[in-house]
Amino acid sequence: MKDFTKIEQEVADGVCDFIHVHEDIVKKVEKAMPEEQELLDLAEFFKIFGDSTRIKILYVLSQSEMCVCDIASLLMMGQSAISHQLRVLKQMRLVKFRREGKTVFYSLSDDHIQTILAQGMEHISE
Amino acid sequence: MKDFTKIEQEVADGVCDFIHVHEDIVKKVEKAMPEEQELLDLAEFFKIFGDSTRIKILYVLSQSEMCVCDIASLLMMGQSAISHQLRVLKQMRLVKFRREGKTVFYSLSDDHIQTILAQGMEHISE
DNA sequence: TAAACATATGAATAGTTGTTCATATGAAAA
DNA sequence: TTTTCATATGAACAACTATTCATATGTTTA
Repeated sequence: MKDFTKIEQEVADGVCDFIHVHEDIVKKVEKAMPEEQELLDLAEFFKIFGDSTRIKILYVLSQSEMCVCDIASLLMMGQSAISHQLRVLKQMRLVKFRREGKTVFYSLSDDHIQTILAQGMEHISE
Repeated sequence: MKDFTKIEQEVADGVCDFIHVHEDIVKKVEKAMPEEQELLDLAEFFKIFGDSTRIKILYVLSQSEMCVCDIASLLMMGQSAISHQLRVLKQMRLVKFRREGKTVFYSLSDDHIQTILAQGMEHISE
């Protein structure tokens, strides 16, 4: 059995050898760090846009309000898949809906969403 | 064995019964659809921001350039995990790096990234 | 040149997530 | 009230992804 020093053990654990960290930088940035939760929320927020089906749904809804079936036929996907994703978008308040008889019409909940889509599109076409 | 009509078959397949689709809306939006690839790229782009480790890395790099070890100690994560994610960020050209002896310093590749982070933060705190 | 060291990377694993299938729900029409 | 129909949803499965472990790479110092 090999005998580790403290530092060797840290390295073996995959943790950085803190002696060689740039302490000044790390301490400065540490103070500027937001709440852990804020960054987690931010990741969750972007995650919504990080799926092609959801992006497509958001895109078509940016053009017009639409029922589930319209979206499914536009994207050539099953009704169930669309419905599941609409639930996610609903929970995150990216889309809203209104009922008209048997049909449910979905639309973007505010134009902030449209801005973000546009911002992203602008970025990738550079 | 049950005998399906065409429409029953479509429904059984999970495909929407296109007779009940709102054709006017669908046709109009169909014309306004961007290339499939453009939307796929857009989703890929947002996916990068949709992971808490990557968001944290981008955040700390927005404060200062830093070596792998600095990031690992700030996020209290293993060096390997950080290095793997930096590779992703590098491939997507969100970060750049410079070598100084044995140390590699990473930084954001342009301030567009910072803008998007800020935009996202603004959005979730509403 | 050999040893030390920061970073990179391949393989394996565990956790997550999107789609499908089957079925439930709830509103309108018969 | 019964049937029809648009949408919703639980469970199962498949695909993907992040982390860890072990080790490789390439640079510097002894």
